[in-house]
Amino acid sequence: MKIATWNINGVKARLEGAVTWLRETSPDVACFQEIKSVDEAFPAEAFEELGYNVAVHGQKGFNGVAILAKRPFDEVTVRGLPGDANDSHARYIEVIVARPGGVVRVGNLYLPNGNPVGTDKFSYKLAWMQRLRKRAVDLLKLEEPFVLVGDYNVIPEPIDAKNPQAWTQDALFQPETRAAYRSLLNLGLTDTVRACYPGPGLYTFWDYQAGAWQKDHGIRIDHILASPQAADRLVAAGVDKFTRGWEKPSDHVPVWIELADD
DNA sequence: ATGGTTGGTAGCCAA
Repeated sequence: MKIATWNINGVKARLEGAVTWLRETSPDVACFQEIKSVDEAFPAEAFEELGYNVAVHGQKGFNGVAILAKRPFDEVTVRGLPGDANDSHARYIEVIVARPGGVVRVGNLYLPNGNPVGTDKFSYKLAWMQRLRKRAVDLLKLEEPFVLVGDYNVIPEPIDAKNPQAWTQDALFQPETRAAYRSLLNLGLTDTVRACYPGPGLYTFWDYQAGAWQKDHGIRIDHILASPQAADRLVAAGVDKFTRGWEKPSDHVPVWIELADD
């Protein structure tokens, strides 16, 4: 079973690219972030025509997440990250999807960017990461296969940036940000791409500005974290770098894993 | 090199 995540940076702007990517790579589950669309305007029909069931948690103008799954899911377990009733940002959706021999729970997240450091935006990012940790703690108690996928807006280690010194003032690479991400891993979650590719040079984001793509000035900030029961079934992981070279690309590229059937 | 580009929106804001 193939599970993929992609920050598409606007579903209206990326519909053609998203459909092409789905046709070419046919993931069983595809998680999108930054759809920048309200639920009613999300082009679900275009994805249903490809055989996907669709769940959306959107909002006007920015943020927004969606899950597409070829296999059925009974219901959307969670819309919006639990833990703060006053948080109006559409950044989390979670479903339980059928899997050969069982189920897998998929949490799709768009973690706050947090820039500039020292503002309420950075405080919001760190608080959001604490709430995500709480969600992971609750899910781990179930001792079931689950994955937390999406745009984490976290550069975990210096090897996850072409030029780490260029990010030292950025919210994505602050010590507090990296520590919060590490605390997620230390609960017992596996960074699946890191597990399959321990070395440097693998990136998921290249800024539109300053020729970042042409210079390979990339960072790895889109991640798939797996529970022990999911990590036990991990057979492959990868990054679909080729989409960044397309016409009208997203600044992020897809990340995926393959889980063995039971 | 304190720049540069894109998407959604109609506020320039968010990234």
